Amino acid sequence: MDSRYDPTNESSIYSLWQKSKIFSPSIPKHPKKTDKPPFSIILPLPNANDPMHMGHAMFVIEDIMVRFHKMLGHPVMWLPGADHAGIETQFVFEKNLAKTGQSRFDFDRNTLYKMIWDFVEENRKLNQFQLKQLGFALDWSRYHYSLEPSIIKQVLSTFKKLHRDGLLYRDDRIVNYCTHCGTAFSDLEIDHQERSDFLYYLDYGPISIATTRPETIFVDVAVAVNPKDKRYKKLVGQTAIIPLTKKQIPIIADDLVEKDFGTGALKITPAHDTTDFEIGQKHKLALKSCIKHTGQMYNTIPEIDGLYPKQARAKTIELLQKAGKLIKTEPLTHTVSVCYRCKNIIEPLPVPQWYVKTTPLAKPVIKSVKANLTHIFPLRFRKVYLDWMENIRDWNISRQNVWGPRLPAWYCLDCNPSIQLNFITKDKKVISDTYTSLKKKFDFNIIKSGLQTLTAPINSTYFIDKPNTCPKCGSKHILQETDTFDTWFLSGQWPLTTLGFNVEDPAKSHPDFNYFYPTSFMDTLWDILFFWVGRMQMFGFYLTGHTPFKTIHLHAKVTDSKGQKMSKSKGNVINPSDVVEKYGADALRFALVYGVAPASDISLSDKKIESMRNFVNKIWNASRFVTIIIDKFIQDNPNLDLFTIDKTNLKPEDKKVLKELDHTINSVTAKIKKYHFGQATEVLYAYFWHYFCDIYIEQTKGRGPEVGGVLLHCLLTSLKLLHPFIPFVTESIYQQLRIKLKLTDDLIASSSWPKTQT
RNA sequence: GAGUCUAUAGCUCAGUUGGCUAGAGCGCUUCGUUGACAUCGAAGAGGUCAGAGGUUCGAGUCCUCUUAGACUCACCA
Repeated sequence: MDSRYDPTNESSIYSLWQKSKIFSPSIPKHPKKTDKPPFSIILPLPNANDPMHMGHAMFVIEDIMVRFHKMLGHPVMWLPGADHAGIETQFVFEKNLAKTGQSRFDFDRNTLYKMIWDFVEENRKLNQFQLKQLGFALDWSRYHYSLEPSIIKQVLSTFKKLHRDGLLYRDDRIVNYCTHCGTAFSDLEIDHQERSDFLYYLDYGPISIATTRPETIFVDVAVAVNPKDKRYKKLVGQTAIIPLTKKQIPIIADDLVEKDFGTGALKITPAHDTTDFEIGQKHKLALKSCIKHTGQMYNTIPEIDGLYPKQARAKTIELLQKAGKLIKTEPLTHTVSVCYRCKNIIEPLPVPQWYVKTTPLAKPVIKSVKANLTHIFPLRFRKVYLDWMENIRDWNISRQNVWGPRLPAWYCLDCNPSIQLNFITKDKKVISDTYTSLKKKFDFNIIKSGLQTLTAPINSTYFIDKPNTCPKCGSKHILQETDTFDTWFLSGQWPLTTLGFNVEDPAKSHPDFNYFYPTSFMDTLWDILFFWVGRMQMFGFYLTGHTPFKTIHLHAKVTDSKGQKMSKSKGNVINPSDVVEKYGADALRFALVYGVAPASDISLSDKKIESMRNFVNKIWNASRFVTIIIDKFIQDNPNLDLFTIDKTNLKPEDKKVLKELDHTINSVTAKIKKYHFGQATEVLYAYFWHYFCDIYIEQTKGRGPEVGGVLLHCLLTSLKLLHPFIPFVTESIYQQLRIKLKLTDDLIASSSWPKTQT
């Protein structure tokens, strides 16, 4: 053995595990009652386009659980995968595309889809390599990718089932629309930022209003006041006058208006504000937009049309000032919605979208969590989770991007001639108009092959199963919805689709599903608790009646040595692959767990990784010492029995080290079971280094062969206890001992978890 | 606006159901290298456990308030 542990052989250790197939269980044909139940985990699927970051290295917690349960004798299965990550991926792709001076509008959707597909395939393999590099005991025979046809098939079946069950609907309500990304977002995908803006007081004839968005006054449909506001009581029912256009609009009363804000009078612009939209619905006001999906203004006045909101605001204010209608301007700090992806301001726009009714889906989840049939750890997240589930809003599942499966809905253009179409001609011209106007100038096939997007008004008729000809009018001019699924609609079904659940006929589900579902454990960063974990549970109960996992375990984010979030702009990002190359995977793994409290931030630094690497090296050298000693004993005494400890012949220090070992076994086992991994590693670290090495080994120096048994026992037991945390070095040492001493277990990974002697 | 969390050694943090002289890693001081390891060993300095009050035989640990920070949720124009 070298005097240093060399982590560069880690990949050969990994292939030992893979060859042994201990992490790729086959399902017993005739299960016995005495069999231990399977322990299964679905890996939170990394984005296929993304190289790994430290967050992915946190899968180490799942790896610890898998390896621990394997050693306890359970069949274990940890299922890896990759997510196409709709918007995320398209965002990254478009950024690259922009470098070549192109944009998504230069391509029809089929071409664009193929380009993104190729882009993702290049990156997907890198991901798998990195997961292996960190030693994760994944079952690669069960790897899945979210765009596999069999997975998509089940996802579409779920869509159809939701439709059959009346849980699916289209609606025209105000959505969070990012004009930069060109798509709507769900409420969860919105960030809020505090901004310093201005509140403009405008003269609306008999009444004055205050607004932060003067550029939308052109599509105001009313002015609202609070019914309890004495100042304006007389004015309700009269008309206000929009400046610049001089259009007359009614003054109405509604509870939603705050008396104390601004002038107490609110201009109502249902198309561009959620509160206004609500008031508009109540009072049956018209919904007229002045911002296109591209972000440009229209339906205003010639000076403003075509501008973007920011410029439009400045121009409007200028015109208002000239007209003497701007009463005053005061600074205002308020929160605005921004796109979580590109950080541009979200425009609330009325766009037809597809929604899932979530209240009925949330009900069984709430029940299960409250009855503790789904455990949430740490407990404090339980309340947050329940709050969210209990106040859940309907889920907008449609996205206006290309990368992902399209919704399985088909429109007959002849039945719905007001459908808006965007397509690109062969000479690269983008055409945009309703079908009514387009059908006179263009052949249907040209539209179809160059199709970019279609927007179907809310009252359009559609078919959920693809018809060749329209059953109503016989037309062949049928197009599929161009909206794609929210990525989470697919990944929310991940535990079901990957295990082979059959939505249409559950009895025909794959045996994997029957054996491994519900899975045992789900660990993830708390930031996707609602995005992902919540949706998986809703789908799990909806489709199977059971939770997809018995335990939800949440960990925190990895920060730098100063407790700051890692980000590219700060330049404090530590790349897991770099760490592995420099210090070895075990050092990184231990650093991510050692001394970390459940769900508290994990502060990581080179210093910490280095000291963990030193620990790994200490283990290596202690093993080397024991090996040297034992070799010598065997040489002098070929019949030496190293595997039975003669308890009558022990010195006090031998008894002490064995007692401490038992103590460590109990403590580590208990702490892993309670998910206190940080403490488990501290106990191991302290025992192995500061007791076994610093004290006991020193005490044995100079003694004869009788200490061989105790030394070997303590070493082997420690290695086993350490294995779930640092699998490479422990397996590497074990393999050398196995050959030398003819140990019975082929791998430490498949050996039994230590038991106490007393 | 509502809610959650955090405040312990110079730095980053552990400290499960309250119980003996409050711990680790890094950093610092002094000494040490003849069966593994200098990626090492021994000894040591360093904390009014944010502040105030309370419960208790006993509180870093439970309760209340104050201060400072972090985060989540939310339709204030």
